[in-house]
Amino acid sequence: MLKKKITLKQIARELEVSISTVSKALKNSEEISRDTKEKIQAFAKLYNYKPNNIAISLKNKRTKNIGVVIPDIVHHFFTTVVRGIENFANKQGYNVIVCLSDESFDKEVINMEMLANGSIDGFIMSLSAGTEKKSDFNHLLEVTEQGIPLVLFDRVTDEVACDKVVIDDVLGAYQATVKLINEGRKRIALLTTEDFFSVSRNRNRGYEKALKDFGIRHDENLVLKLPFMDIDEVRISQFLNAIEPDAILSVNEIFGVYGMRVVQRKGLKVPDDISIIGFTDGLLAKHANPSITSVAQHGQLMGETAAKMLIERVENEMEEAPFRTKILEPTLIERDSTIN
Amino acid sequence: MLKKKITLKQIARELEVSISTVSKALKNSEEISRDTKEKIQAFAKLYNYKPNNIAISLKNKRTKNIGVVIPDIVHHFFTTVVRGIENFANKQGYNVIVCLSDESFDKEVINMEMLANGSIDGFIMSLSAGTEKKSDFNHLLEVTEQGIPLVLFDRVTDEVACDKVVIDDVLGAYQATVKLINEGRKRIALLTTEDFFSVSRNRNRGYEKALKDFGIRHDENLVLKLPFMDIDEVRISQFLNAIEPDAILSVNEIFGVYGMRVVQRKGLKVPDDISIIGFTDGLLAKHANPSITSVAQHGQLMGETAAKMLIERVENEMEEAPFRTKILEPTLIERDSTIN
DNA sequence: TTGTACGCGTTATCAC
DNA sequence: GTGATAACGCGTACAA
Repeated sequence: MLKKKITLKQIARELEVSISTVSKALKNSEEISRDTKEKIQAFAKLYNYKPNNIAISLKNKRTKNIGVVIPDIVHHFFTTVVRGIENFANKQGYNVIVCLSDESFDKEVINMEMLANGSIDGFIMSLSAGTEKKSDFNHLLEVTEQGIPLVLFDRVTDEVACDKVVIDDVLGAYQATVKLINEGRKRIALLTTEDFFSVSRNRNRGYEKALKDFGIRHDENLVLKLPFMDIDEVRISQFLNAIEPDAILSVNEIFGVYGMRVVQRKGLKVPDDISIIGFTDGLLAKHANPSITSVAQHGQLMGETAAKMLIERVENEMEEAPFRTKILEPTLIERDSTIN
Repeated sequence: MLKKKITLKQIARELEVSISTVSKALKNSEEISRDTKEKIQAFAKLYNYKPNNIAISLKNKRTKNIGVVIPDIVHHFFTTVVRGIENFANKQGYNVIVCLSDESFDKEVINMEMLANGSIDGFIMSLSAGTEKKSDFNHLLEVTEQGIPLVLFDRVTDEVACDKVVIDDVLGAYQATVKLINEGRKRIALLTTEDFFSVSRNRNRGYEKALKDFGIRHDENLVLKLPFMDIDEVRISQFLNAIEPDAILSVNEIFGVYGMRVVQRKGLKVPDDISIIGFTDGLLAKHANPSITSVAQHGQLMGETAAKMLIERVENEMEEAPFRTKILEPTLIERDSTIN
């Protein structure tokens, strides 16, 4: 009962015409007579003929596939970006091949090499922690040197010339910090990660800038730099107990949630006694109790933008055009962990 | 400065040998002399030759791509499944093309058609809400009739003969309900969705079976069937206020979280006054306050299992082999929303 | 109006 | 040992 896909050749044989006649007839070419066209088209429809994507890719040197390499997919932010990419790309007839680097430099390299051998027309990616730490971008350079378009988002680097999409992390942290300062907070703790992350560096800068602009001394003791993504509740707890802040700014969602839990256990009221703001407007912040004021990174928009930039490059052969960096504006979503 | 990928033909021309000699040399064929092999291999290495995936796909009629069609990716469960698929598939040298049906029947059909024209070796998918509601599976049947392997997971249907991976939803709900009964709960509310979801139907059955087995009358008033995924806080609130349950079982994570919030607002203590268990062991359950006891669906394992089943079919031409349905055991993760 | 021939990049078979 | 040829499926310039 197996109805394998039919090919041009088979149609040609059945109908006793040449392959090219079939090909032309199916494209409704003027060259072919009404009769033959109708006959061929009817037959093709009957057998549900569809051109083979692979053959077309080989011929056109275009796969209509986009390679997306991200550190992790069990992560709300990346997930929304993927959705944005998928959304836009699909409308343009592109498929999305997702590869996970798992925050590992090696996996990132392997994945890119797999895809770079003809499987995709271009890359959209966000650097793995391993890559940022190692600061080795040769795999990216190789790809761009081969003429494969590349768009970096969120976790980017200056060392690779390509299109980029980021949010203004400095501004996001600045606005969040200002919000806390305007509430009258003086001891604003910063929960952040080690410095090798470009985004954390920028968020730290925004925090410092706000303090400076408002004449608040920047106290290094109020800053906790945690090892990457490792939720060390004990350290957060000790830190917060030691410094007794009246506000917490967290560079991600999870540190913020844990921070809030720690201070709540101490009996502090949020936001009466202490305010909390976190980056990444995800589910946790939204559904925490109280819900947490967050800096939205607009992942979906970022994904759509990246896909748009990439497809433009792919389709317009704009190898000459200068590289662009789109900077998206963060938005402070005010919820119940700060005072309105 | 563009270093385009080099092809066999170009190497052949440079080295003034034939294409087939190059091909054989690079495969270390015994036919070729040491000298030529070394020369060719050195040259290929220098220019970083890698075979073109598309050409190989065309020749082998194998793409080494797996198509994954899921309703939504901003959803912890699906996300973990994708990770599991990716994980296993990558190790076997497969790439994963992710398409989102967005819970829509039409998009599901379009996506499958796109991929079915040669882009992938097989499908892994979970039915969209639209498809379950419409109960139209022709697009799946077409694919299987073409001989393209298909593995369904989680949201499956009996109407399509193919490999499947599910968790034992009946058992999961049964165990959760028993847990609540053993705590002494009598009025166990069930927050569920409309019946067209296969998983919800099964979970409802498990709930009813437990009640029956333990001699508790099944009171329809304790069951709230909410329209699909639509978080109607007001309805949940009215419902819970009206029936005053001493326990809540929710078929997903989000209803559970909202349910907990509602009863907490009423001043009830969780788990002293009321216990809560939800399906899907996601971030929300884990980080809620108190953390919510959950039925883990083992998404990652499900993804790995599905990928394994699919790749077996693809590689072993086991068109004859009977279809299998793997049933995974759910696990009750006990947390602080129930009494230990 | 229809068909032939070639090319996309690779591999496998067979001839020399 | 090496190379020519055909094949995978399609599209198209060119020939008939």
